[in-house]
Amino acid sequence: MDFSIGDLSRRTGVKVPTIRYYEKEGLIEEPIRTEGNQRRYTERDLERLTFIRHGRDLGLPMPAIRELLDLSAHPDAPCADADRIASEQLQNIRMRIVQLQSLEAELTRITQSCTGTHAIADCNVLKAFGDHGLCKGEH
Amino acid sequence: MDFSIGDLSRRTGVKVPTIRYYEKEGLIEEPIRTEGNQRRYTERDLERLTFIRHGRDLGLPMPAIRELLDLSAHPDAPCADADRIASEQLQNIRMRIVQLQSLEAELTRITQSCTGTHAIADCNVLKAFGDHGLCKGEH
DNA sequence: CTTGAACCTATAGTCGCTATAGCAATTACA
DNA sequence: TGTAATTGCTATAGCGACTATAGGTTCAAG
Repeated sequence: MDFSIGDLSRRTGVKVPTIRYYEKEGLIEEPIRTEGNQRRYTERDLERLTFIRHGRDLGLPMPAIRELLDLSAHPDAPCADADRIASEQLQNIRMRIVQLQSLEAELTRITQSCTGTHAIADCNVLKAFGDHGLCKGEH
Repeated sequence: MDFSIGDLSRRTGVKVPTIRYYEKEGLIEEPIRTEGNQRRYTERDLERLTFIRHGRDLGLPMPAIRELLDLSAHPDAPCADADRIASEQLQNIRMRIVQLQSLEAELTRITQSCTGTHAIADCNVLKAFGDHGLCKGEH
């Protein structure tokens, strides 16, 4: 029915001390405790923590995750707020996708021109990172 | 001919304290000093720091950058290792793109079904990341 | 009922920076 | 050449997001 912090950790891939840290930070609810003061979690907690884990893996900043959690936590709230949050986050996500795609293109180009048989001296991987021309003109 | 830490900072986009931090960590060489004990850098230092900067921008983890710097210090070694590092990174990025797109789809759905006047019925934000199948199989 | 694994709190440490304080060197301009 | 403003120096502290450790308690399998 419910499960321990160790079970939750195994099922989400989030380490035990990190789960306790998230609780302290208010990212997840304080769960019920056993007689002996140990935490016991539900499927709801599992879902929430899985979301946090995946969001972090994807490189979402912590505040974005907080907002998205808030959004999903109030499905009956007036829609205007939720809509604004969703829209803002949507913009972030799309920007992130575009960035990652340009990076993907760059790395693809680099690895394709590298057969693995020549010497480092002529390696495009290293040259690519040294070349300002490949920047998006930010500096 | 040579230039100050501030110049180096401006030309690479790496902040001054970060440059000193990299030096302490052995990521860049200790440069020569003026009579008055100020650091003076060369084009070689600029190149190396630019490389580090771009690697970080591309989301490479610090150990990967160290590895690449080591590789480039041995220009006669085969290129395969550098290629491997880039390929690993590429896989990672492709996975991230797929997952972000699933969240994008969900957020789009939310904002579209929302006119601002009613409540959000079935919010699937949490479920957007619910699919463990897309993970690297680590958990 | 025992014993070992898993849990508890509290605190300190890690990484990759970033900020601050207090002082010295350099540079620009009058 | 004098003198401010700017930039540099070291050392130390702080931050975010964890991660590890110590010292003790509870749980559950045999």
